[in-house]
Amino acid sequence: MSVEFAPLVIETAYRKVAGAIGARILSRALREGERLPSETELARQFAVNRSTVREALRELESRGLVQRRPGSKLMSVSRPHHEAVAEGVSHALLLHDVTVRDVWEALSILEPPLAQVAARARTAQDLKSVAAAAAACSAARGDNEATVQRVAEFFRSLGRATHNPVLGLAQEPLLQLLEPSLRVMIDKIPQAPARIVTAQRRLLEALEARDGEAAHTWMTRHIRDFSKGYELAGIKLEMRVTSRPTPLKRHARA
Amino acid sequence: MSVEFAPLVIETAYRKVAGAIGARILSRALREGERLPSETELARQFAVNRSTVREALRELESRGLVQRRPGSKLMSVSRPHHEAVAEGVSHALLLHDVTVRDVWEALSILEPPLAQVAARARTAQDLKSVAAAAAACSAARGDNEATVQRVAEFFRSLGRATHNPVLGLAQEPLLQLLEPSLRVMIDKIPQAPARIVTAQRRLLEALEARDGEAAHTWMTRHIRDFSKGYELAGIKLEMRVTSRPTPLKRHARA
DNA sequence: GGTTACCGGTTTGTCCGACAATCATACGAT
DNA sequence: ATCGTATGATTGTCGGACAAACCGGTAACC
Repeated sequence: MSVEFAPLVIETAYRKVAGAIGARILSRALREGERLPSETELARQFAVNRSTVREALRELESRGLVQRRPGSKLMSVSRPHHEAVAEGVSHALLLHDVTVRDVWEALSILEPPLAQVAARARTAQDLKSVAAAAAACSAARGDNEATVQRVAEFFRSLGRATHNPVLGLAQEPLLQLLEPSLRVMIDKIPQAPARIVTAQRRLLEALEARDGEAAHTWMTRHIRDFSKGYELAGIKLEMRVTSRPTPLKRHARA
Repeated sequence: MSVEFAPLVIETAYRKVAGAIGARILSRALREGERLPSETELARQFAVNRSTVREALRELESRGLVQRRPGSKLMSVSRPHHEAVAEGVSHALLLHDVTVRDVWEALSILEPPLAQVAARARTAQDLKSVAAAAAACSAARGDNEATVQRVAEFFRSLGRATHNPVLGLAQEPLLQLLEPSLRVMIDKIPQAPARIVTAQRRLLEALEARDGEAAHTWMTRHIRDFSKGYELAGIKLEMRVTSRPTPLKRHARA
């Protein structure tokens, strides 16, 4: 018999409550959009104090499992939004001293096959959406800040066109981490936006033709261009990615 | 002038507190391991009630930005652990109706280049770690549950060998989502473990020789094998990934 | 001297009760 | 039908309370 004892885990009440509600959501016993009982009612059911319930709700809220629908008081079950989840990933990576090279390397691995899949799987609707994103990016010429945003939006539309949530979500943190260095690059290199727009046009054509190979090829060049851009802009690849000054918008909606 | 008004965002106090502390952590004003003031002290500084501070802490805690070091009461700043972050991603994907095909497709995109990078970037220490993981997997023959765990561990060790946190973290949710279907496959197909062990040996050899091409090739076959395994095991690719019955271990440590 | 026991101060987890502001809804007035 | 109002439910925040656990130090004991 072992003399060693396993360190015993003491689960606090608010954690148990969060776990109980979370499990119901993940098992789909509580479906999306369904409204949770009031805090007082939950407190009654779990036989704990309302403060305890509230702490549990904060945890679920930050995991994106529950949400308050705008203009409503009761919490309702929600599927975590991509950007919110990705923000958590981005923050984690930031704190893990990710370098520009790391992000670029991941992009160069992920994006070409992603474009390839998108070319194969895209619907007519997707094509329109990607075209719109490309047009918006092209129209933002001159406004560097807008350009940065719309470059990311173009990638996102491509991600949606794959119809694979895994790919879309895998890409999102990369886009968030790319943003700061992309901003610097676009600020310093006047011809960068033109090159980006060109690449987007090629990619769009490949998508239109459902030509996966072409999409892969052009995306590869597109991403390689970024690394050239870094060089020209004097961005050291070994530099740590910095947190973007743009604060997180929460509770935002259209 | 626009007649439209933007929906005004009302930021609650606990959110502001969480934001303030979180920003300090992300900006590295608070460094890893540093201990936060007590709840009472924080309440004094922010001039809010302790309950409010606690709700804020629950949010930061669930984002992995603060943590209680075992045997200590005060919260200390921490970098979110990979597995915890990935768990959030997995849950999000689960709720977004991810199919086995989606996960497999992402694996087939990510893993071969990841193996390639690992072959190039691995250190002697990494090699030992990967070899150990492969040996452990091989030694688990017969115990299907252990095999599943160790297959994932092998991939993780490979991810660490890339020395790119982005890749390691990108892969983690895939491994978590792969687990249930892998378990079924290994249970149903007796020869699966042998094939996996073989692939791992080839990959290990490629890593040893620093042969990126070979690593890429073998990983491609390895992943393709999974899809064959699904077919043999009668796992429909369009099936939704199910949440694993194994509950999340929290607060665990060695 | 090293181990053990005890003690006071801190901090957390949880509870109770309270109140203003907001939301939902129904009802009545115009 | 639109608007204003009364009413009840719910949240956000507050104040205070207390047991349990932890921390550091001091006294007791072998």
